[in-house]
Amino acid sequence: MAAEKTDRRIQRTQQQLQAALVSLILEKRYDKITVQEIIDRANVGRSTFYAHFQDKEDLLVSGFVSWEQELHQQFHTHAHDAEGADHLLHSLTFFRHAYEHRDLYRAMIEGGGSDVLVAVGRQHMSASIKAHLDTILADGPQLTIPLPVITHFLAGGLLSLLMWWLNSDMSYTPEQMNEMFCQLAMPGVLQALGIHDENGP
Amino acid sequence: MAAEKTDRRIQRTQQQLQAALVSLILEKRYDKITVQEIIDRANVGRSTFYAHFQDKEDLLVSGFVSWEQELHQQFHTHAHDAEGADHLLHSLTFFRHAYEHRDLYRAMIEGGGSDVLVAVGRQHMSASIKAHLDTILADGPQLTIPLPVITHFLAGGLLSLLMWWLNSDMSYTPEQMNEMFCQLAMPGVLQALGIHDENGP
Amino acid sequence: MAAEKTDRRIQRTQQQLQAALVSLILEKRYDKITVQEIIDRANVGRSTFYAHFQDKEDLLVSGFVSWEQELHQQFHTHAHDAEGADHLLHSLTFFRHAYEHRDLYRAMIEGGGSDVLVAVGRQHMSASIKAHLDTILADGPQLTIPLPVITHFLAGGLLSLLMWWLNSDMSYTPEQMNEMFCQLAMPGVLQALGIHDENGP
Amino acid sequence: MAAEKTDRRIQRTQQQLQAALVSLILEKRYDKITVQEIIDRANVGRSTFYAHFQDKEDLLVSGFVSWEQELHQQFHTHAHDAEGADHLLHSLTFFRHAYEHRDLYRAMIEGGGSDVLVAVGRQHMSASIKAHLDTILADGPQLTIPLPVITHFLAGGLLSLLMWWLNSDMSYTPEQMNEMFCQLAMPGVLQALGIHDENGP
DNA sequence: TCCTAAGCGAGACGGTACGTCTTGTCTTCCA
DNA sequence: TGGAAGACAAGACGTACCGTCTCGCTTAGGA
Repeated sequence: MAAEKTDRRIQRTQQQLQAALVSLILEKRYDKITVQEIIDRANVGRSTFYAHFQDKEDLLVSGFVSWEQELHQQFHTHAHDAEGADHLLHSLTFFRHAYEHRDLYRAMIEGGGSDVLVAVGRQHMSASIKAHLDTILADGPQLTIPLPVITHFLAGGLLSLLMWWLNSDMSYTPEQMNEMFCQLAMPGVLQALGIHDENGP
Repeated sequence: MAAEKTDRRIQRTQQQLQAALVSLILEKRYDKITVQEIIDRANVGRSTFYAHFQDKEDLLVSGFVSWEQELHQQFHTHAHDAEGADHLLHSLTFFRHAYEHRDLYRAMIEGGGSDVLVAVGRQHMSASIKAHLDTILADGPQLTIPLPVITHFLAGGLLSLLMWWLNSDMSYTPEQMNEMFCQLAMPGVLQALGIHDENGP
Repeated sequence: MAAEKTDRRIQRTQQQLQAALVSLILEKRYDKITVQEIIDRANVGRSTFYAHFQDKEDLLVSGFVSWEQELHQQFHTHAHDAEGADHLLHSLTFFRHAYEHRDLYRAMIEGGGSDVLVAVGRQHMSASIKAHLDTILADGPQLTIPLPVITHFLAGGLLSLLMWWLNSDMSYTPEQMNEMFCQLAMPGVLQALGIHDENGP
Repeated sequence: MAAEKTDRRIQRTQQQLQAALVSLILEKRYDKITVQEIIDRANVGRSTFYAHFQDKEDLLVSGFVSWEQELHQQFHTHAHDAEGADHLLHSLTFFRHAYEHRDLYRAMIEGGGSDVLVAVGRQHMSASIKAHLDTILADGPQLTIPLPVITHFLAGGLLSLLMWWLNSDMSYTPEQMNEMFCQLAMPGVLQALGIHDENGP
């Protein structure tokens, strides 16, 4: 069909733009990157850029769909790696993903583009965590603390740890980070969920 | 003395600028506020603005020193209000302060100025938390988790909760929020610190 | 061709700017005219202005090319009007042109923009005068005075007379002014050129 | 008396400012010189500057009074040096004065301060020339050309020659310049004045 | 095979805000 | 009390981006 071919051209343009943005982010602060620089590197006309994206930020978040897909896929891939408390959160996936793409993550954090990233990340994490907890809590809703409070607490703690880790020299492995995160977070969460920690005293 | 009088004039100008910025933040998104608008409202010349502050953001953070002083003072004021686990963190102070100034906090969060605020806030919280833990841990350093990890985890969780609370309808009291935060955070933290929870099972 | 269309747009913008400047000069002192006022009147963006011209003065002199072309054309148009001594200088053209555009000339003189104008005018006059003398002197170079001295003397005297005339009530006609100028200037010049005045004593 | 001392102080301040301006003019373009630079070099407060002079230009022309006095004095000093036609104009004085202070003259011309200088100079010259002609013409007013026309023509020609000379390498002596100027200007002028050139053909 | 509409590059443009610069006024202190 | 010091309001400057636009070229699917 015509649409398919057309779509292919469009897709190619969009990918060029996304790639250009990523490569620029690795070079300089995100908030110092100009639309002009992006389209220059992508070999794309100015109007073409605005035909596809509202603005620079729109282009940025557009790249997150693949990011989310990749994360989501890793969730399922490593679904059975989860051991102990982590099966509640799949937090290891975040640490692993951040480790693999640490260059980009770091660049985003110190480049000022992290607001959007953090917002999206928080959103995603909260949803992901909530989804997990939902399945677990289907049977008994004996919550002493509202669910949103728990999810936001966890997302915030996780993100904060992630950012500290990325800003440090990353001397810990993703697994170590996750282990520490779970040690810190799980006791309180399990208690709030009314779940007896089977490894408890 | 000459210096004193001069200082007084300078201080007055700076305060006018800070006040103008705050009043503008309460009206519109921070990142849509113009230097021109600020100086118009403050009845100040353009060059005067740049004589005192590098840019809009500099003016913003300059306002945080009083903010920090106010927080610090509240720490000591309410030092003995702390009960139970909270004496570790003084987290209640944050919730209370946010509640009192919820208009400004909210405006900052949704106005795009929160990056700086959050960064500064995180810094401050980490330091504050670390200070508290330091005094506690003076005797026995039996940490299973590095201190920075703990403080960043706590600061992130606290900030995240704070932001969720401010974005919601704030149907909980500061005390309730703090109670929930402590329930979620303390078990893991106490365990990490090697402290036996006296209220534990 | 694409280039032609583009050129046309650019030309139009430049003409709008030049027209705006001229109309403003007729209203207020040149040196009190703001770039902002120019672009407002020309319905042009600030950056567009600076894309075409370095600054206000650049725009001003850019208008002189058409001014020079017009002058040059009048030289040839009235080439045969010249009678007597004037055929040496074509000075009548200057007086006539100034008379036709006396509003603009006057505005420029009292508006502070005359420096540039005078400089350009002097340049042009010197060149024009020199060109005429060159053709005449092709045969015999029996000069008692260097040519540049003669041309600058003439250009200065002519310009000075022009400005006095414009600043006065212009009760003389261009022809009268030119007649007086020639009476004052020619005797000395002819002598310096080693030319016997056929109308001599 | 106190007043005297005060007056002396005031004079001293004004002279400091004038000296500072002159020394700056010799270093950089007049129109790029800042009030700040002037008062810095003169070791004078900003308000003091504005207490004495309206603005930079006012300070500049204030320096011309001594300039005029000096010129005027030279007129009388060299009154009897004048030989031949020059006794009409005393133009030699201008060339000599310009030669003596060629550094400052040149700086003014290329520095953009020449407008004022030229305007003042033209004024002065016209007056000076007119004064001379007046005495000469007291007896017979048989003018074929109005006096202002003559004076402005002469002033313009003289100034123009002066500027060309200053901009060139000044390979001619003041006397040579004056000689050429008189050769060019006098024939026409004498004729206009109805004076028979005794050295004529 | 040709044709026609969409995608596209190129870049001019209007507009907004920036941070810098200079001016002339005003206030405060010192000698 | 006059002058030095310098903070200040005012506002123009030239720069940097933005998002919109107009213009032809290319190109691929439907005629």
